[in-house]
Formats: sequence, structure tokens, C-alpha cells
Amino acid sequence: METTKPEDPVDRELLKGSTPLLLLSLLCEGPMYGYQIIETVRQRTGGTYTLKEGALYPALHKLEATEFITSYWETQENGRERRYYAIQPAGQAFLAAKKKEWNQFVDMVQAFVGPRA
Amino acid sequence: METTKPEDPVDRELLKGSTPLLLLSLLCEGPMYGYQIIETVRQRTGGTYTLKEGALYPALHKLEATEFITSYWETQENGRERRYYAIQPAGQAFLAAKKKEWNQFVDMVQAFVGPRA
DNA sequence: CCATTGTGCCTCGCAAATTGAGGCCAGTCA
DNA sequence: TGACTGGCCTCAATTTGCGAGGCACAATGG
Repeated sequence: METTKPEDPVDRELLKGSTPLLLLSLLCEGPMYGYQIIETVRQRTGGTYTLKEGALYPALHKLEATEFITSYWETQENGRERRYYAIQPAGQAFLAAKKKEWNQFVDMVQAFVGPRA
Repeated sequence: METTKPEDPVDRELLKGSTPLLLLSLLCEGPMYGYQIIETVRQRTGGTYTLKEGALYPALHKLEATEFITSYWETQENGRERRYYAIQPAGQAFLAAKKKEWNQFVDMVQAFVGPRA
């Protein structure tokens, strides 16, 4: 009878390595800025997963350093600026590879854990 | 040993956190010893995933410290000893919870990456 | 008018997990 | 003898996420 809240976070360690995959997938839908990414993930997961800034920005910068994504500043009407991140061709390719890897990974674990109940 | 090429191994970071899940799942089939676990995983994955000793033993010891598994030494015919690890009731329960978490995790990533291509 | 909240970018130190390397010992086989 | 396999383990370095914090500016509301 435990209050299994829907906000039960997924084991942090499981998230490791999945962040670039998430980011690139999201950016495939179009350029986004950091805050927006966090909100989008939070909403789409119904609040179960809140991407932390301390994880997001370093990951974003790393993807930019490897030229899988680019960034550019855009000024809003109210004069404030946002930094948008957009996927690059190299990022698309990388994403494709990562997706494949992801599927292999899931298959592997599933093979041991057993198929979904 | 056969000539199984080291197929592109799954991203190391993806593996993080999945180890306890794998171990408990394996031990559900019966007690095993370290070397045997490594070999089993290697064979079942067709060589794509070789569990490293530096990852295995610490994980095993941690699971034992939390009493999810136990260990005992068994002497072989040739006089040598092996350390077997066996799952405990608490481990079974923990495994069930972890499985659920795993499924949630997969669902979440799938939601962003998109269903299997 | 000022204070709080929300937006929006970022960095730092800590904790946890894997890797790759290495150590140690005992059988086996040539 | 020496090389190889089986078998247990540890350690430093690396990588990653987390939590907490800093900075800045807009909009809101009492």
C-alpha cells in the first residue's frame, strides 16, 4: 500500500548514456532551447522524468563540440535571448547509429530479464 | 574458442545501472559463480557483451552487502574452490521492482526515440 | 514600489558505475 | 619448464548524472 507516486523517478544510473539519444531525438523535431527541452521532457513523461540542468547543458555542449548539433541565439519580442540548439547532418547519422545500438541494448537486457510481463 | 568478432559493443554508458538487473535475473535461474556469469553472458549475447570483472565483482559484493544475494564456497573435485552466489527472497522482490523500473525506462526512451524501426 | 515568482543560461563538487589494468594462486598440457 | 586457462579479487581513472548554486531579467501582485 505504498504511495507509488507517478513521479517515481527512474534509477539515475539507467539514464546514463541515454541522454544524447533523447536530445538528438528531440532535436529531430526542430530546434529547441534548453528550458524548453526540460519542460517538454517533463510534460511528455507526465512528470516522471525531469531532465536536470546539470545534466542537460553539459550534454548539449558536448554534442555541439562534436558538431552533432549547432546553437544560435535568438531574440524574443521582449528583448530577451534564448539559445536554440539544432541537429546537424552528422547528428542525424549519429542518432541513427545510436538508435540501433539502443535497440540492441534493449534486446540484450530483455533476453536476460525476460520479455515484458 | 570460436572466432566471434567483437561486434560493435553496446555503448558502455547504456549499461550503467543495468548490471544488478542482469545479475539478479541470471541468479534467478540458480546459483552461479563469477567466472561462470561472465561466460554465460558472453555466450548468450553472442560475444557482444563481455561483463568485465571490475564491474562484476563489486556489483556482486554490493548485492551481497544488501542481502539480496548470498555467497558460499564450494570445493570442486580437483580441490579448487569456487564462490557461488545465490539470490535471496529480498533479492527476488528487489528484482521485481527493478524490472518494473526497467520497463518504465524503456517506455520512456521509446516515447522519444520512436518505436522500433 | 518592492518582492516574489518564473524564465533562462550556466558552472561547480559530489556520488556512483564501468573500464582497463593489474595482482594472486592453482591446475593442465606440451 | 613454461604457457595457458580457470578463478578470485582490487585500484586509479574516466564518465555521467545530481544537487546546489550563481547570474540576469521579465512579469506579477500586494
